[in-house]
Amino acid sequence: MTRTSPTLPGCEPWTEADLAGDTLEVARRLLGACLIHCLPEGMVGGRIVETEAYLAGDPASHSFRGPTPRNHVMFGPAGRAYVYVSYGIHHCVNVVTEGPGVGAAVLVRAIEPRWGLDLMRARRGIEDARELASGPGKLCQALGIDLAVDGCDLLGAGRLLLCHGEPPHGVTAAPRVGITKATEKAWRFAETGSPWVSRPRPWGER
DNA sequence: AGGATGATTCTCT
DNA sequence: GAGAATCATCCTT
Repeated sequence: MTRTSPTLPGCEPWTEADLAGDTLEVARRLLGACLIHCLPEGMVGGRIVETEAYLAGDPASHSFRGPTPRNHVMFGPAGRAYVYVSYGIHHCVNVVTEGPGVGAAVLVRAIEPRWGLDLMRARRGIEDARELASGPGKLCQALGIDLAVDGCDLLGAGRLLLCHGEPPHGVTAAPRVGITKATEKAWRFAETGSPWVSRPRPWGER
């Protein structure tokens, strides 16, 4: 396979097969993985510490009512980025899972900043490292992710790269944030105790 | 064509 | 904890 993005030392890219399976399981396994955006200014990215699963047939998922111009990437092959605009101003990024024709993905809600901290600070207009990427909109702003990378390959062929990292020491599951349907499903996953997770923290602390 | 709706964030109290 | 900001997107109340 040819890669246009640099491979990180000790970081092996995820494969389509890694992501083609059950979305709930993939959402858990993505904790600890690294998401990197390779830009002309430099490399920006970090380690995923919080995810949410959005399944096929899930009333809370954008895919629920079938493909539209906005969500069609969700129905494509696993391993691409589904990016959408939230509240008109923010962007959110998902890892598409399962197979073509199935509308499923994992929302990346927070990362532990690892590379390009100063670029992230400049983009966010804030200094505190804990505020750089502790939320789906924040991390997209920090990483410079917008609709230009909607549908972008995450497995090595594009500017975005998803690679394996250090697994979490523990995982906390909780109801998803900000949705109004299927609120009883505990499909939000976070590395237990991580200070890089968005609020409200699923283990109670503020 | 127009109204309703957010997979959010920030700034207050 | 609550409310505002703000607009892309979707569906038609």
